[in-house]
Amino acid sequence: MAAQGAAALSLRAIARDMGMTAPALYRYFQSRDDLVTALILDAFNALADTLEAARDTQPEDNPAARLLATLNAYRDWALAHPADFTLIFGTPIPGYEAPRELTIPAAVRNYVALGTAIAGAMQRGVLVPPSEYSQFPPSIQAALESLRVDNHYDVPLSVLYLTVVILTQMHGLVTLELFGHTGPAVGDTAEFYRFEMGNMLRRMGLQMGNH
Amino acid sequence: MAAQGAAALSLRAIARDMGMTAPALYRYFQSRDDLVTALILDAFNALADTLEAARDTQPEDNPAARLLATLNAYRDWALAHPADFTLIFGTPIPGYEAPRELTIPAAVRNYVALGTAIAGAMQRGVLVPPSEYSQFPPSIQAALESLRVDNHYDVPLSVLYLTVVILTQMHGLVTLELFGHTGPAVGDTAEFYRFEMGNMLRRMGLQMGNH
DNA sequence: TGTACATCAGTGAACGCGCGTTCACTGATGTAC
DNA sequence: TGTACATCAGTGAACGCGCGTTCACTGATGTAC
Repeated sequence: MAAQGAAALSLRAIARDMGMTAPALYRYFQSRDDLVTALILDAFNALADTLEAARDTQPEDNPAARLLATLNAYRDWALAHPADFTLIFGTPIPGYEAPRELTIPAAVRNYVALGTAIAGAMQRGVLVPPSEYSQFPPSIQAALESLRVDNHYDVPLSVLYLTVVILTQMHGLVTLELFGHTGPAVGDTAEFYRFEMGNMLRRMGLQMGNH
Repeated sequence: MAAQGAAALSLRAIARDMGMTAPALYRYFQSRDDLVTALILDAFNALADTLEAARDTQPEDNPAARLLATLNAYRDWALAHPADFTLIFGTPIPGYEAPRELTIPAAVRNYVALGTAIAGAMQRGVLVPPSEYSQFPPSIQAALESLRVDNHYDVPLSVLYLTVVILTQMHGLVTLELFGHTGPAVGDTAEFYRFEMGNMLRRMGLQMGNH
């Protein structure tokens, strides 16, 4: 039920993709917007599943490897599922408003997937973030607190904040690459990602001893 | 000639916006794709103009302020011109292929606008980047070298690399915010941007004394 | 086992709409004498 | 100054297309007796 291939998001195109006729979809979705919502939820969940699986590929006693595996999986998934990535992180669909009560929990799963890896690394003393990450502005603190409570995600606020920051930086590299802006500049985008994610984690206080 | 407002990029919509009828545009552009190309070039150039202007608002002897002004201008411009930002950095338009020989120089102007601020800060010893930014992978070095040569942008490779990295991180924050992903998490997106850009520059080796 | 009927996934035709594009045209402005 | 003509920015009608959506339908599958 994933709209693979490029993009061209349209009810008719999706029906075609599935070997059906457009009206047939109305047996399963009330409208195009309902279809879109379902696809968005699927995409968020598929990404979260992928991140979790990649993270858990690595043993608990190697938290740096778990972190790196999670970051790499993000890019790999985006490149492998450009339509899904675009659907959730690309230009908003004009006239479509996502139902937040459904999309936010699905999106939060991705924060949790990465946050778990970060928390593990911090607990084992492999990740020692700079001091600014325990003293960030109160307005942000409040928002993260309610995010944590609303989603029953029991984790220190500093971990949550660090998660958002790392996700954001990682996302910058991936969107720019997927939408064709990184290639012309740095050439080897895979190497650039690998190298910069390493740099970022090191700047964030990751100790990289045992590889 | 800017398609303000939300998005809904279509030749007819643009004509409507300009108080004209759709066929009238064919006197100025051969096809919709030509129109789109012109809008993309305008957007890249407008952004570059904005970055340069913001940077040059600050005196040469305060390179940290020049850097921060440039970074802030990027976000401000994106929020003020969401349609233009989306046009150049959002989901690629299906079926449209931008003519690189035109778009790349326009895009490079933005690298140069930021790169100039970075180079200035480094020359004055206010920005002392970590060692990994003078020793990055050879495949990337080669691509940056040809970017530098093709665009007659005479600057050390390490400055160019640092520019790409900072642009990428900055872009991650801005796209996620503009497309609605940051707000639900951190609440105060303006404060988040301000705080994180400061953190990033400090991690990159910026000395912030005279604020 | 065989007939009668209900269920329901999916079809095909049709609708109104906005799109990109073409084409013959209108009508204002500028130039020639 | 006045008439005749050329130029050219913009119009309005029309085209074929893909879209989301509706509706009456078909035909396979399952249940009742």
